[in-house]
Amino acid sequence: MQKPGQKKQNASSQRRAQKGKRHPAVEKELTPSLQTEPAANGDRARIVTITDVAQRARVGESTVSRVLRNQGSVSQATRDKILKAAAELNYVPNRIAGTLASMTSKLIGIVIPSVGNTVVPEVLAGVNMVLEEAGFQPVIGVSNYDPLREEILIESLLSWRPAGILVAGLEHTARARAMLKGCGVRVVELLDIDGEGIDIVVGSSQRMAGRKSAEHLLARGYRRIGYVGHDIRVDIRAGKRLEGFQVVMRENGLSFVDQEFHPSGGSSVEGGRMGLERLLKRQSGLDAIYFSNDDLALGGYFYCLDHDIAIPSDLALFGYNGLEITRLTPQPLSTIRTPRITMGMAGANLLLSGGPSTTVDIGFELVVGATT
Amino acid sequence: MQKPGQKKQNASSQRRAQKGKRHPAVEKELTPSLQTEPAANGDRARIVTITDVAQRARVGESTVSRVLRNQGSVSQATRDKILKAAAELNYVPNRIAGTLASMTSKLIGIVIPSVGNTVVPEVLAGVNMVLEEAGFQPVIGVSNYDPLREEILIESLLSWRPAGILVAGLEHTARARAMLKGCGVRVVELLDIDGEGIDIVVGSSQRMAGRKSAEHLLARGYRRIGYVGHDIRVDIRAGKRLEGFQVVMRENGLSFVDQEFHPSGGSSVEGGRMGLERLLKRQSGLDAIYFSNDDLALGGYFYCLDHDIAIPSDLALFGYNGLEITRLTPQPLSTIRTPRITMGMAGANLLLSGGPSTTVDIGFELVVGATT
DNA sequence: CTGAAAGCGCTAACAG
DNA sequence: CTGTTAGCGCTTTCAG
Repeated sequence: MQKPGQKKQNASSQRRAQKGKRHPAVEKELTPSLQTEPAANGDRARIVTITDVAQRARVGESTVSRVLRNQGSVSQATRDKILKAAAELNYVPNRIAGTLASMTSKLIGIVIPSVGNTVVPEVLAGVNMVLEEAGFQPVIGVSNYDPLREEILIESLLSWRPAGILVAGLEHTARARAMLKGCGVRVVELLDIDGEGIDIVVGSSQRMAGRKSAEHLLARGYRRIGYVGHDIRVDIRAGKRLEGFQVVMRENGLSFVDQEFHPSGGSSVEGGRMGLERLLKRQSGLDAIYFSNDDLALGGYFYCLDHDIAIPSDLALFGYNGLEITRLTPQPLSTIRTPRITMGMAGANLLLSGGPSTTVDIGFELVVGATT
Repeated sequence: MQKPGQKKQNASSQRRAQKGKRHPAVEKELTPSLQTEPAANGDRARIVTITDVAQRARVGESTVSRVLRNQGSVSQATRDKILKAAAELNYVPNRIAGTLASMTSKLIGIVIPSVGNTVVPEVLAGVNMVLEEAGFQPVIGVSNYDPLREEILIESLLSWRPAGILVAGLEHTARARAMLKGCGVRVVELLDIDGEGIDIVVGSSQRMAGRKSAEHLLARGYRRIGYVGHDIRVDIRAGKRLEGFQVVMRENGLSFVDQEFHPSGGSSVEGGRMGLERLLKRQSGLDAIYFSNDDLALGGYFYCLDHDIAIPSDLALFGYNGLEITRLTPQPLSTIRTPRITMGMAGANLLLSGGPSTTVDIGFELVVGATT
């Protein structure tokens, strides 16, 4: 005796009667005896589906879908009716279902090496601006500079069938590269351009940064130069910068007086501070230090302030990144500034643009501070 | 004449013949005439599904599913066969489909206010450790401290049907609160505990932090205290700290000599530097400054270094957060350190634990540096 | 231990 | 402009 489409009937039971009988246990809804699952918070509210909205508005599901996605033409009256019903029911679309049905995802996978200093967050901020604008949502994994971890993350992210994926750097395991190549979605490699990319590459030349740093120091007359860095086997890009720096040194018949590699882990600022201390205890007569990045350089700078080492007359300092803070210290640090926000935005834009594979050299700027 | 299940047949066409005929256009695969969609990178490789694996291994789909999820009992022989087939086919499971079918997600929504200084990344690192361990993936949105933006993000994240959601702070729009309450998943509010939570709250008391800061400065004999902060209407937690600080001042018959609110936007370090400069130009005789956080305090510290203001004899400085860098400056900053990694981990753990709603005061530690 | 079949909630033809 | 219908790829009964 159930007239179909009658008015105030319980949407839930109606729907169940009409469709699935797969979870017969759900019938126990009103006699909660053996509810194993902890009821979490609040009531065990059944989730509102597009079918519920369609029934409430007395229209077809596809019409609801059209209205909700603002696509296809629907009469204003119908539209209003549907919107009203959706609002009353407090409907939240299920994008999982939508993605599966349309086979087009609004998810973007992102693998970052760490959340250490501010450079990664800044790049992410740039990426996110663009993604958000276009209605995409980032799914993030942190590799901790571990290629195997990165590989696993890539696989994991790919299983969400993202519309694209962003990774850091150009060095990946063979399997990771293969997966990125074969996954059928756009991939962007950020930060570095020294090497062979997979699809889209946006970054700046690490080797060139190293070169320019060396040229700057040499041009200023520094000759007895030391290096303070962290583990370059872990941070490959720092290694490339070091390489570029050394090439120029060699071209000028020079080499580092001494080098200090701080084991990774712990604060980089502290690493720079301790690294410089150790270096200075070992070597005298150094006139400049090249740091693997600004964090380390900042640590070195603080050490100098602390020990009345005059900068740059006693010792010159040079970093990498151009972190905001390095231009606010009493003496702004000499460093190389990379446009991180811009880089993130460019990467995301290219990812979404659908253009051909490219490599974009986003460049850098050598900032002459007061420490050289 | 097609024997079903023959050996080296093209999996793609076989499958298509057997199932869907919804996208007839796909038949044009071999005659790419009007392919509108840009072919992106590489070949238009058809995506391998569980059906392909099942056919290759000559077993049912459900058995493949069991093996891949390591659930239910399957004979070793069958298991091997399936694993081999999956590897050969380079199968990557489609978690979108899996999530829809099982109605249980491995996604966790996270709304962060910004990626500004390092505190958010550190909390995220803690959260991520726990999530990763348990096979969950974070989906992230950035609200830029805008409640409306947060509301939209929450809705958007909820549409991915996450297993849980983490947000910053306790202040949300009414609709955001309603959505979080009614969405049926666990929600964690991080950072602050001063207020009414929705489900799980993990953080430390901002007001108490302000109180303790004031008590510390007063105990050290400072009386002519100024405040340098950013926009407290935007950063509600900073506002609560200020409030707590002022209560203690009032209890002691005091009040700020002067306050300087730096408009948000731009670097906080710079804000602190400029804010202090302006304050000192306006007021003389100040003996201590309370900063809204360490970034600002660091800027103030640099200003003092730059202008030969002796710390703490001429002026004392106090911050908030206990950023790593503040203990590495020549004079470590006096501040309040919050256990951010721990907080993130605790939040994520509670989210996944399935326990009852709670509020966890993660506490803080007043660090007496050399600036007070 | 294994397979067949029925959906998860939504989108996309295709008719009306 | 609108409704019907057939899946998207996977998981989950429910029988063997």
